[in-house]
Amino acid sequence: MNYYEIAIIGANLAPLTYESQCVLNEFEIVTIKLRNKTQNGCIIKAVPKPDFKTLPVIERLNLTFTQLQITLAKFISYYYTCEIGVSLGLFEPFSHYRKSKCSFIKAPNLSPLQLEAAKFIKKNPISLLFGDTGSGKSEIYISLIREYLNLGKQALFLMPEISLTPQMQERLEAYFGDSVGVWHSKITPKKKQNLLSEFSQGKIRLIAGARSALFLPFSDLGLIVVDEEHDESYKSNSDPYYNAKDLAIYIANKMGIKCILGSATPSLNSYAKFPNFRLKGRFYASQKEYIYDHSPTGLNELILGEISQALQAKKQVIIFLPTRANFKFLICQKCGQSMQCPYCSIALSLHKKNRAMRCHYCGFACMIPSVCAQCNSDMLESRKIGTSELVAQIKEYFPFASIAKFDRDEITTQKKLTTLLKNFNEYKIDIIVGTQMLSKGHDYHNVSLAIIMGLDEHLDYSDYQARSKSLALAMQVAGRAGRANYGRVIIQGLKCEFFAEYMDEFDRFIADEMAVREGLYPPFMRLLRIKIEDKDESKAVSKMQQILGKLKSMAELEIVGYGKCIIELIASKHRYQILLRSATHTPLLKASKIARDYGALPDIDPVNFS
DNA sequence: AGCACGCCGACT
DNA sequence: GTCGGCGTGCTC
Repeated sequence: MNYYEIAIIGANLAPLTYESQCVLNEFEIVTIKLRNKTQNGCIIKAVPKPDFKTLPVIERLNLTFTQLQITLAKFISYYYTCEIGVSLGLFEPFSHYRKSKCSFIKAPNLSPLQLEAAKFIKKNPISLLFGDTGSGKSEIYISLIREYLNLGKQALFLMPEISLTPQMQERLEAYFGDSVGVWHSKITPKKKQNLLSEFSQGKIRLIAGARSALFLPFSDLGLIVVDEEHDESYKSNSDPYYNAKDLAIYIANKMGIKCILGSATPSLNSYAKFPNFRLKGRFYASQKEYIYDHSPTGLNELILGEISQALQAKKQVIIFLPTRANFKFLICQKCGQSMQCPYCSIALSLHKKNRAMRCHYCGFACMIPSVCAQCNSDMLESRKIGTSELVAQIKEYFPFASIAKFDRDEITTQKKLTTLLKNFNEYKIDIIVGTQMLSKGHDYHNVSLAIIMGLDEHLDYSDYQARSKSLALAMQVAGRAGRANYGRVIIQGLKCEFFAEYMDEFDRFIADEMAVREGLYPPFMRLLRIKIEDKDESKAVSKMQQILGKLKSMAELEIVGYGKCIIELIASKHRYQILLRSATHTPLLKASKIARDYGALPDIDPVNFS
């Protein structure tokens, strides 16, 4: 009889020992019984006969994980301190792969500077392509992808949110046709099956996808492109809190895969760690003028005047506002209380559309009250304008303009997204009002005016990346204007001086920000955030205290702070946290494991501090 | 005493 | 993650 340690795929369990008549291969996938239920398991290693009774392996599936997948899964389990069963659960297993070859004739024409960039990328195993919006990064990616595909290799093109960027997909398909497969976690089961089958047949050899595309069964991966590498969406928002960009870098290093990180507003981390090629200037010759409007969020004479001029010139306008609904607050003018979610420490947003107050965290909804729940006063006032209200207000001023809203409430399906983009590019829409969605890589050809509102609050977030995120966001939105030959950008806010200082000067921002972060934050120091959540507040507090007790004596570990999270309550769970800092990873790994022992959630290299 | 519920630890 | 054992507390 043979004995094997088997990781139960998807289970938060250490590998368990089973017996088998046959000799099994490392990493092959089998079915076993756990608590009398059939589950998939992955053979980790052969072990001697244990001193407890073992159950037999039920069936050998004709599936395995690839070397790359195993390497990554082990790294995730090590670096993010989760069980191997959990990290393996992220991956799509491998059935077989037929290597296919076909050459792609069509290649983009590169400018001398683009050629130089491509040469630089070829020379360095991992490099940062620091290229302004519109400077032609895509052609460089495509040119390199083509080279790898023509060598018979597979390529992976990672994007923050593929579903939001149909244009990039179209572009890749224009060059690589049916060899492109689009992957994200919300793909329908049918499409997923088709893609996996074509992928294993070698028909699909370029995957364009969101962070989870890294977990597909690549067997001959030659190139990974991480587009918009500064984007936070590469970071998982549930345990394990992996960062697909960092995983791409790790696997590229480990397995000799070429890796390109691309951004117009790169992360300080990538800038510090990798050689970069600076691609300046715009591919489309255009002028841009910045107007800084030092006033609170909302429409005013300046903005209305600019919109009016743009519309008269038959140009289009985009307006960025990072707030959904009509208003973010409903405040009682008598007692000052804003209406709160009963399950979260979050103000309820006012949605006029279905006459509801809604919590954007847990989904709780109720009717719009007519009196204050605290003091019964009827002097309720809406505060902090959102996209819906802004659309309504603009309609009042420009009744003949066609105005569209572009946010999570409005764009609920892929179809709605493509329809909106199509209508906008066909000039059926004059003005788009939207949230972050708007800043993603869409090409708007006729936009002459971009208005950026409501970023003051972003700058205030107690987050070491508040400045870089805000500036990157503003630059991304600004980059959407002026693919037409002339663009105006209005940045509104009481802190617009910050943007005035750095807009279109990201190089200088990086230099200044490095000085701010030195000795405190990445790329100089590493962070670990431990989250403690419990429905019983006293339990959360005591767990936090116990963890702190264990951490206090640890060497080379600084306890930056601890206490309630900024959002104290979400979905009836009380939230506490500990923030730790270290120059090296090892102390943070130890701390992370201690957190796990108490059922807390360790978030290594956190990007979110709420 | 009998049963529902929720907590917590074990799962090979 | 999820199942089941066990303690608590409510009801008959």
